[in-house]
Amino acid sequence: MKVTPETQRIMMAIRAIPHGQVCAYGQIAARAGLPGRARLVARVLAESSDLNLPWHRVLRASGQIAFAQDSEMYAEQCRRLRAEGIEVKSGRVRMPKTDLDLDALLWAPK
DNA sequence: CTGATGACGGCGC
DNA sequence: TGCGCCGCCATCA
Repeated sequence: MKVTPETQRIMMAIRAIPHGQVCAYGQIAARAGLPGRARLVARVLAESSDLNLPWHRVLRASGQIAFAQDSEMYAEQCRRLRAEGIEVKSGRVRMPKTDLDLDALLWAPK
């Protein structure tokens, strides 16, 4: 895929998602300094497919898994999430009302 | 240049 | 809470 400084920051943001935590496309974009580029995040994931990215920790803002429930990718993402102790209820996970937990971890106050 | 598309979001009802 | 509609952005035919 085409690696621009933007896609770099996006991948960095995704790699920063802690084990057992999830994050929305939009949040990733925002954290990468690209507000409104949620769709760009989606493309980066789609095109980097087999990189060492925790792609399964990225979902829609609604907490819904982004794939069709009958797709293989959906099943795979489900497995991986549950493997990290995340409960997946009818295609969606409980998204934190605020992402302060994540911010706290990322901001790593010293 | 124009219109369609998609691992998306937000607002209204 | 759930849906639908519309807005956004980057590509592509």
